[in-house]
Parts: sequence; C-alpha cells; structure tokens
Amino acid sequence: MENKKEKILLIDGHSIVNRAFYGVPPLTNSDGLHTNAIYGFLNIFFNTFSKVKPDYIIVAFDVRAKTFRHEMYDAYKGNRKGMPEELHEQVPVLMEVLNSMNIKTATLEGYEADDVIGTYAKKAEADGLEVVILSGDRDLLQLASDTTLVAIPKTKSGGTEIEYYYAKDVLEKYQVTPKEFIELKALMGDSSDNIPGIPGIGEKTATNLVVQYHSLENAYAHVDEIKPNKAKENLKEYIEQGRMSRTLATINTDSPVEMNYQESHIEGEEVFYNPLSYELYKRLELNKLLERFDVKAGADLVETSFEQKKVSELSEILDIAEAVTKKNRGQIGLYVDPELSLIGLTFADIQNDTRQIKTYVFDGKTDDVLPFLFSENDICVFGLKELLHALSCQDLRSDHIYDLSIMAYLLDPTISQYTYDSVSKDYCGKIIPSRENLIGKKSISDALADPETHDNALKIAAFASETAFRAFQPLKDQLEREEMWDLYLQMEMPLTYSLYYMEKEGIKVNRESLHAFSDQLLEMMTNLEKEIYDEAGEEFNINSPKQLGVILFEKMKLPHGKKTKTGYSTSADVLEKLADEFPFVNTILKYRQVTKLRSTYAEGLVNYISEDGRIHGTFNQTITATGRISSTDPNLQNIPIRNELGQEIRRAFVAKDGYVFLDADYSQIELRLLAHLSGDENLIDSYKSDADIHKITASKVFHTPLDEVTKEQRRNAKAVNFGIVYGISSFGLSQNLSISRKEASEYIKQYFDIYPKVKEYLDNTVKRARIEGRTRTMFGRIRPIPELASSNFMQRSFGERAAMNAPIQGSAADIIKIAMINVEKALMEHNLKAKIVLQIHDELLIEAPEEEVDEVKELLYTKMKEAVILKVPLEVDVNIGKDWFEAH
DNA sequence: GTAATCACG
DNA sequence: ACGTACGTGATTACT
Repeated sequence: MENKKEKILLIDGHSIVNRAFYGVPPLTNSDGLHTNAIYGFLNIFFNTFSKVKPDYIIVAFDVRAKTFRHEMYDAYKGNRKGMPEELHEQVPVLMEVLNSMNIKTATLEGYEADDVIGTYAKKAEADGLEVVILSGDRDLLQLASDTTLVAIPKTKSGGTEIEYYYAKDVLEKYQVTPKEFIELKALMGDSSDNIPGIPGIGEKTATNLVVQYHSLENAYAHVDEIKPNKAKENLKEYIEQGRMSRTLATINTDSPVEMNYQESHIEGEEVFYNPLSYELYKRLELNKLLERFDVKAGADLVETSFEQKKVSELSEILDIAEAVTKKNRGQIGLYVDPELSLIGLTFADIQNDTRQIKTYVFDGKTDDVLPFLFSENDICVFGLKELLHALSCQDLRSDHIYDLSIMAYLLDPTISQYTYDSVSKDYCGKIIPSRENLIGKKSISDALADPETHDNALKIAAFASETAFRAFQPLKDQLEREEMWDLYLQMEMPLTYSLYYMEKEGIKVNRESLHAFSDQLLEMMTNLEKEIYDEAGEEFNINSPKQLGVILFEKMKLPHGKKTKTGYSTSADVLEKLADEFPFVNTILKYRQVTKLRSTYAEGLVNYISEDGRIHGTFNQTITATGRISSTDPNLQNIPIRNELGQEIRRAFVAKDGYVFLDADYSQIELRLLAHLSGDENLIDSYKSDADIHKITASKVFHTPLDEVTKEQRRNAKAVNFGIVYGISSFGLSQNLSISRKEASEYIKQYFDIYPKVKEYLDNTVKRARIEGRTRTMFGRIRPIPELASSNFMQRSFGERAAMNAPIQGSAADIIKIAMINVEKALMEHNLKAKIVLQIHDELLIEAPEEEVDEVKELLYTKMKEAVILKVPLEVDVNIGKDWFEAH
C-alpha cells in the first residue's frame, strides 16, 4: 500500500485540442458554438484518465495562442499558423469545462505549455511521483525518463490509439535518448514548430550525427570528420542557426509556475461530475458524454445519500409517516408510479433535536395512499396531474399538494425536463441517475418484475421522493424571491385540477364520420395523385420534398425560390407564389392538404378514441416558454378550421346526447393586451369604438377614410398587426406580404407614427429584457431570453422578437388560465353538469346539458370577460352548436 | 434522430 | 452584411 507511487497527468492542452479539432468532424450546439475540439479533447481525456488513473492532473495552455496577434510579433515562431476561428472560440470554453470538472489549468505568461509541463514534470519526478505527459507533439519526448511516460495519441482509422514512451522506448524508436532528442531537433529542425534546424540535414543525417556525436556542439567540434559534404558545409555555415534551434527546442524545466502541483489533486473520478459541469455539458450539447454523468456520479449517491428502507406493508410507512408528522406539520416527499405498484415516501424525523431524513420505498398495492393525501402535511410530488389520473380521484383538491415540476417550470420555462433528476441537479446540486438511466424504457411494473432491474425501480421511488422532499424549500424560496409564489398558488396550482378534470372528461368524437371522411379523402388523393403524375410525366413520392423539388425545379424547370439546407424549398408559401403562373402547383398544394387531413386527423384521431367514445388528450402545463399550455396525444389544439375541407373534422367533435357545445373565444386578445400594456391612447380608442381593428389600422396607416378601406389594405394592416405581436421586422413582414423590404419598413413606420406608445413600449420591453435577461407577463411569469446577449446577429434578433412577443402571448395565456379556473369553479359551485372539454389558447369549449345552456352561457361569458380588467374591454364571443364546427 | 412540412392559436 | 416573423405537435421521408 505504502509504496504505491502517486501519479500525475500533465496534458499539453493546445496540442491535444488541436488534434481533436482536426480529428473530429465539425460539430456545433444549437447556439452555433463549435464543440468538436472540446468533444474530441474530452474523449481523449477520459480515455487517458481511465488508463492512467492519476492522482493529480494539470492541463497546460499557451498564453500566446489565445490571440493570434501575439504570434505575429513573435520573432521565430511567428508564422505558426493562426488558429481558425472555429477552434479559437473553443479554447476558453474548454478551459471553463475543465475548471467546472475541478481540473486545474495552468498558463504562464511568456512561456509555452511545454515549459509548464516540463517544470511540473521535473518537480513531481523529484518528489518520487510517476509522471504521465499527454501531448500530440513529439517535442515532449525529450521529457521521457524511467518514471516519466510520454503519451502521444495517434489518429488511426477507427479511432485514436495512444502510443506510450518511456526513455527506453524513445531510444528504441529514434535511436537517441530523450535528452539527445533536443540535439536531433536542433539539427533537423521542426517545420510544424518553426524550428529552422540546419538546412540540408534531415531526419536520417541528424539521427546519424546524434548517434555518433551525441550533441550539436560535439558534432560541430568534429565537423571536419562529418561525411556527407553538404552536411559538413551547412553545419559550418549555419551553426548559429543550429544553436538557436537548440534553444528553441529545449523545454524549460524551471519556469516560474504559480501553482504547486499538489493543488491539482483529484479526489476521485466523481469530482468531474457535478452540477456545474453537467450544466456546461448540457449547454454544449455533448450528449454522448452526458451519459457518463448518470452512470458514474449516480452510483455512489444511492449508497451515501439515501437511507432507504424497504417495508413489507404500505401501512407500516404510512403509520410511521403519520406518527412522525403528527407532531410537526411536515413536508412529505412522495412518489407513486402511474400503475400504483410502487411508492416512495420521504420525511424528516425530528428526535432530540436531531433531524434525520428518512426515505421508505414499498412495492405492492399502493391505493391506501389516497387518504394520506388529505392529511395536514405538505405533500411534494413531481407531476400532480399524473398522480391524480393514477389514483382516479374524483374530488381530491388540496391546497397543500405541491407539484415541483410546475414550480421548476415557472422558474425556468425554457428547459425541456422537470423530472426528479433535473430538479435535483438544478435545485439540490446533486446529480442522480434518471429514470431512463435506471430502468430504460421499461414501465415500473415491468422493471419490478425483472430481477435485473427490480432494485433500480426501487431506487427511482427513493430518488424521486427524496428529491421531492429536498427540493421543495429551495424551489419555494426562489419562487418567493422571484415574486412568482402567488402565481404558482393562485394560478398554476388550481389549473392543474382544471386540466385534470378536462382530460378525464375527454371529448366525444364520432368514429364513423371520421372513417367516412377518410374514405372520401382517399379518393381525392388518388385523383390528385394521377393528375400530378400526368403533369410530371412520371411517378414519384409527392410526399418527399426532395423528390418533389427535383421534379418541379429541375425536370419542369420552374423558377425556384429559397432553398433549404438540403435542397429546394417546396413549402406552401413558395408554391403559392408559383400558383398564378403554373396552376398545376395548386394540385400539389391540394394533394398536400388532403394527405395531411387524412393522415393526421381523419386517420390519426380515430386511434385515440377510447372505449367511451371520447378522446382523452393530455394538456401539458410545463412545455411552452411563454406560459401557454400545450396539447398532445393527440394535439387537440390544432384541429383544422381555416380551410373549408378541414371543417369536416370539426364536425366529428360532437356533444353527447342531450348536450350541446358552448364555444367561447376572446377576440384579438393579444392586440388588446398590446393596447393595455403600451397604454397607447390611439390604440385604446380604436378598441373602445368597438369596430374592426384591422380596418381602423388600415384607414390610419394608408390615410384612407374608414369606409373606403379596400380588402387589400385591410389584409395588409392585419399582417402588420400580427407582425407587431410577433416582434416586428421589416424582413418578416415583407416575406409575409410578398412586398419589398422598403415597403414593409414604410408600413411599420406608418404604424408606429399612429401608435407611438406601442413603439415606445416595444423598445422599452427589449431594452429591459436585455438588462434583465428575461421578460415578465402582467402576472409576473418570467421567460428567460439568453439570446439577447448573443454576439450572433441572428440569435440576437431572434431574442429581440421573442422579447417583444413573450409578454403579450404570455399575458394572454395567463388571462385564459384565470378564466378557465374561474369558469370551472363557477360550474362546480352552481352544481352544473357542464364541463370544460377543450382549451385552445384563447378559446374554451364546454359540453353542457341542453337545459343548462342559458346559465352556462352567461357564466362563461362573464367569467371570461371579467378574468382581468384592462384599459380596453375584453370581447368574448360565445356560440352554441351540436358539434364543434357549428359552435365555433 | 433530424429535417421538412403543415395543422392550430 | 447577416436573412426570421411568435408559440406549439404530428406525420412523413430519409440518414
């Protein structure tokens, strides 16, 4: 034990990152930052780390290489090729990554990485350590000894292989000792390092000379004996250049390094995997490497952090929890799997002033847990709506069940996951294995049944309940600090129940009419297909944009518009512009419309109809960046309406017998919000006058009397209104209206002249977002917009548009959430049978018994209209019908 | 798994 | 000069 030598790994940062850059194909994250060199570096690093298992690690970088202007001034090495920008930008990021992994980096002004490495190698060797030097540069071979190993990665077909050299290996391969390697360089030079050497002396001659004379000086002393005449003459003539080369090639082993190598101690592999580094890897989208985190870091946490106990009866845990928490109204972290076959429970046991966190897991029948949810405790879960579905509890509605996924969503609505592992990482600073990591795609019950994964399934319950317990306070604190705690309690928490009831209720869909429509569409498809093949002169896959592009723009030589990354764009807006000149493209557009309708809706929807004849979709509360809800399985928020043909689909959504639909939607809620938020008197007046807003805008923008506004003018004004809400840009508007950018700019200018406070408001919103890095809605909901700080024009412009849009779209989302909660509450309080069945952003669909229609209509109208008081009236349209089309 | 397209607000 | 309208989800083709 005692005489086991410690090891230090010294890495030549720049040479490895260079190798990695040229060895790994270009790779960028979605922000456009190049990551291939970082990725390659880390791969080589992990590879070496697992082989070497060092106790200390230092990565040395050249200071000079940070800017390549430095290199220009450099007298000798000056014309070493400047790094390409794609590599250059990765170096500081890599250093950040290494720091986050607790790996020391070292630079030294006026010295190269080589010198830093040489110095540490010498120090460590003197202290009796084993030294491993990792570099792509053979220069470092001069540092090899009996205890210093030089590792050089070689790119081979099929990956990188690493060559290892001790002093004897250098001698074997190059016939010279490591020290003599310097002499070799002095004679033969090194073009990659801009060491000139002696002209006319190459590797062969140099090796011969060093083998015979051992040094440049000794060879020079015997210069007259030297054989090849040319070498003799050149050595005489260029001896000074040789001496200079020798100096250049000599690595300084005594440079004034600032850090003791002892500071670079690595406690164990775990130190690499922490929240900070996880965040960075995630941001860089090094997905392959991210896998290391869960596996490596999670393993011990299970043992060390969780005091999990398995019990044989659920009542045992519940009794303990009950007893423990009776004294002090406590927090309980709870996990219940969707199939009710596994449960995890975490709480704090306070005895004699010591607080111990206990986690219990139980696999078996878990329905007894329901009454427990009514207890006085704060119950913390991930995904309350799923739990409600699992327990199928009709009237559980509690003020003290907290959904941590939603709390985390409010704090950052832009991330994609609010699972226990991501919340643990973000709010507890602990990296733990994800569900996927523990049992893959298996269901909990399957995982429990398989002895291979049984224990891992239990771990999920333990991790999830413990994280629910531990993350609650940090999340609550942050929400309070961000002034969003009320938003959570008053809006998101009650909304979960509204959405749950809506999903449980579902909506009746007529299977037969979808089938019939599907058949009708199939016939249309066949006819259109024939027509297209005739016109094209051959059969091809019309659904393949690639094939279609070839047919249209190469074979038929239509003028092509914009291109996509992979070829010609065949999108509807491109084809529509061609339609006047080439009516045949209309057939393709029609074909697209028909196939879309058939596959996504007519065929797609029937697969979701349950045995009760209804579709129970999912309404997600933690998806959108702006605060809207989203709909999946199926998406019930994009059922066709705009095209005539699609209306047939809406007719398949029907109220059950004795019931009718009441459909209510806000009229132009976003533009009204813009009027409110900007306080623009002109826009506010426009809305108070209760007229057609697009027409009024057209009248003002085009200086035309209101009753003389043309359809065209109104259409253009409408596009401008939309554009404003989307974060106006002349380019976007010109694109949309197929006009020049100049004209578009003119429209926008006119618009802002009429509504000056709108411009002021939008400018201020962006300005503030730029400072704060995020926007806020009327009700305090935040949306981070990091793109505003980007140096990339495209990214930044996107950030600006998003900053203009988010408070408007988000406030509208807040308002309908309030309306939904209030409508639902009122229906309950009035003991009505009517139920909300759909929410489509600014629209609510209610299924009500015929006899309740009047009451529900009044209630629906009032609750929506009075959801919030704005400077302009909120207009609500309510319609009634037997099917959704009729009601809208 | 990603890109292209299109359905909705 | 750069070159997109904001927010979603499902389907299809293709690598």
